[in-house]
Amino acid sequence: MSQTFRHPEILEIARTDGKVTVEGLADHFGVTLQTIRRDLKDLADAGKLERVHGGAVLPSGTTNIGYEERRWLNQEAKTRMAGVCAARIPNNISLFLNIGTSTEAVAQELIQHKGLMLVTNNMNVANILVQNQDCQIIVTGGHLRRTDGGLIGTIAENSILQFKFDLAVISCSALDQDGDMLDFDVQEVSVSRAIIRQSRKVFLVADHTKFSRSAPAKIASLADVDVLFTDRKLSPQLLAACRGWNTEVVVAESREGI
Amino acid sequence: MSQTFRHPEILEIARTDGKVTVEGLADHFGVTLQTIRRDLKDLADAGKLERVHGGAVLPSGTTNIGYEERRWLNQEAKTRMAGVCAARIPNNISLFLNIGTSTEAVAQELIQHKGLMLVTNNMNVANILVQNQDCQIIVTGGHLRRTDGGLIGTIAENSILQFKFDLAVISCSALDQDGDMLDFDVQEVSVSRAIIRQSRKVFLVADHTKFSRSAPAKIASLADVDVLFTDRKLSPQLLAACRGWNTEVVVAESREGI
DNA sequence: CAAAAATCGAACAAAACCGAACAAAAGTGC
DNA sequence: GCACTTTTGTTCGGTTTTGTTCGATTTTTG
Repeated sequence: MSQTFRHPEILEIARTDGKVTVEGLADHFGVTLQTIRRDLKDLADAGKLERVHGGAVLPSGTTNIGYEERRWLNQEAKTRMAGVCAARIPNNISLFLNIGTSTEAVAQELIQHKGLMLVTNNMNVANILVQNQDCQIIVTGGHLRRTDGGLIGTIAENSILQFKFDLAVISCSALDQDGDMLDFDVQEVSVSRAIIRQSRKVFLVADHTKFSRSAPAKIASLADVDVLFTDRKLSPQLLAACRGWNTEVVVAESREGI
Repeated sequence: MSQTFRHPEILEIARTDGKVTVEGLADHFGVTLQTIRRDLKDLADAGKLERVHGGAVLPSGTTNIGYEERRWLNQEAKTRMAGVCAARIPNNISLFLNIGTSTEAVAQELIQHKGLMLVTNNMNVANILVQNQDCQIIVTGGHLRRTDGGLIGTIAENSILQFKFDLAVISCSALDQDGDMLDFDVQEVSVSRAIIRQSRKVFLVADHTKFSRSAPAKIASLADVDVLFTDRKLSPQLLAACRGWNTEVVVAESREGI
């Protein structure tokens, strides 16, 4: 019966009931009031709950999160990568986040960041970071792709060219053994290239499933990326290549029992 | 400035009922009248409610009315107007929908339309019409305004200037007796002007509450509008003026018992 | 217009709740 | 099994919230 056990369940209860009480939770888990207080403090510090006298409630402005949150449930790998990546993103910078569920996971982890000037061509990212009050959000224009909420095409590309970013966090559909980033949609490729061109620093977030896939259009090479965040060890030859390109590789490994 | 379980729920009740009473809340929560008074004082100090004798109401200073609250205000009338308006929108055209709860209601009624090429600077409209598979959606860029999902600023304005629309459906914050369309936000005004300039035909959707409000910035005159959709009869002088401007007025009257 | 009723806010005591500190228990790695 | 870290339980002083009373103010009623 450890902390990590209770936290997800507390959030679950908070989401269904809208609130939780210290006493109710202590009774439910069979632990002391003080233990629950510690749990709630942790969750409040992480921004997941808002502490009130006698318990906690969902953070204000968080009513429709249930669905979006569920989207990340059981996606430990992505959340873990996103967490590590977000920890490397400083406050008070101009930041681009592009299309992809991995970047959306990063957005989720950026809710507590301060002073971000965020530009995105991903409607979901914009919707997620609306929760972060201290974050200016700019949406690029573009054709809306229904499947993933991405904004693409020349409209998107042109509006990106009007900016210069301190950092871009991007993802891709596939990543081959030569270290090339690939995508399915040619329209998205030119958008991604524009992003890389306009950014002083580039983070790529790609979980291991990308390595076993292929896609027709080449975006760029890992040589153009500053840091690669992934969830499993790279093959020795790719790792060596990254070293040659001066591309840092960060592996967010899964812990044992998970 | 404390935080309690009751605050979110009080706001919830206030939003659905439009008002709350001290006694009703005390009964609902099983606490003393004085406790509720303290709660209402806190919420009033925070600007969330407006205190009145015996209870509290939603702040009617117009600017303070939150988006979510406004969304459900006068909803029946809005849906009715939207239905009448949507019936006048043909299939297979290029269409612009701007910011505003009324235009969102129109978007809701356009889900069955065919062959639309929709451009919008309203994230909510885009999210709604994702349901319409036979509709190409283009989102203008811009600064995201958290309060209502609007995209504004020069980025939005410039991207609008790249299009030409068969029809624009717009709304405004207020409408005075001279037939001038007004808005609170100057940034939004220039966007609205750009829309009117780029459109072959303009529909304005404005319920009767707009007539009893005022706002600082002038968008344009009803003379620039082709059809005005509203929910109550206009004053005789304004109606006469509209006739002079060749502006058609469509009143979606409420049925009896409402 | 004035009296009656209801509502309000201030003050104070009681109750509930909080966090800190330290000890006990449960895991962890060797 | 043994040192070590992490988590939980217990106690206690301090803080926040709540209930109660009471005089002042507002609204309603006659």
